[in-house]
Amino acid sequence: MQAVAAIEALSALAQEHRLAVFRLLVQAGEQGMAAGAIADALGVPNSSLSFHLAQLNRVGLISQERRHRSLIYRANYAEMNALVGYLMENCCAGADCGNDVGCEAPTIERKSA
Amino acid sequence: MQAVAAIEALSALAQEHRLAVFRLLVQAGEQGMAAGAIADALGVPNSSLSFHLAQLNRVGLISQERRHRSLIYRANYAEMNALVGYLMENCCAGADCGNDVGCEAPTIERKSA
DNA sequence: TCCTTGCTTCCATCTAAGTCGAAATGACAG
DNA sequence: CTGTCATTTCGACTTAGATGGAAGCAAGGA
Repeated sequence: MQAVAAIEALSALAQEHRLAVFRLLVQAGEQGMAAGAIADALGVPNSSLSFHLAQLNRVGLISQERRHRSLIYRANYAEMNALVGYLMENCCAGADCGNDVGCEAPTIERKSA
Repeated sequence: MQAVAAIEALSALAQEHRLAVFRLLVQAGEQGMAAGAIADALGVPNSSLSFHLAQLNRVGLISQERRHRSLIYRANYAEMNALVGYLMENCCAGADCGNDVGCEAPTIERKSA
């Protein structure tokens, strides 16, 4: 993943409706959802939703497939993983920070319980 | 994490300089970096950088601490984890998708090698 | 107290993104 | 070939975010 791709992906997610769409598709899983069903679930006008779906698709966070008259959209988990990986690259300069993604700093954190 | 918080965090990261700042602080780890050092490393004017640091700080992705004359900034890994968790919430409707964050769809993906 | 250093706030300007109705496109049934 | 349904594209409008120089504020050294 490169910087511009990451910015585009983050920009795509940084919007109320697109974030809702992405999360909906994440939860829908492999089966995906048709554009109309998404618009229905979210209460967004078709033209607006189409605009947002196009953006998410352009940056690779979701994918599109025609099925009869409907367009089925699916979340692209690989792209999401790449994005998170980019954000956490060289976490703590490669120090121990054992966690998978978190790289929690050990000494600053002070658990009250 | 709630929707508005996620959108604010994503918006904060969806900008060239702020993304660079955050990644720099992720790599700097617990030791953090002073504002001046960040500006120096990224070649961004002080006033612009201060604007961006304030945004990242406001949404909780980084934290601030005064140390003598300098302000030390640190990445907030917990907030980042919360954001990723929110994005992947109820991944695949809770189906197997064994991966921690990834939730890779098994049938669509086709590894060429 | 006065000065220097480090960082932030203010301001005006410029550019980009979101919204939604109406019309166009693509796919299929009869 | 024609009608209908699902979705996208177009267009005009409105609002928000980024930029950087100059001035202001806080913290320490002399």
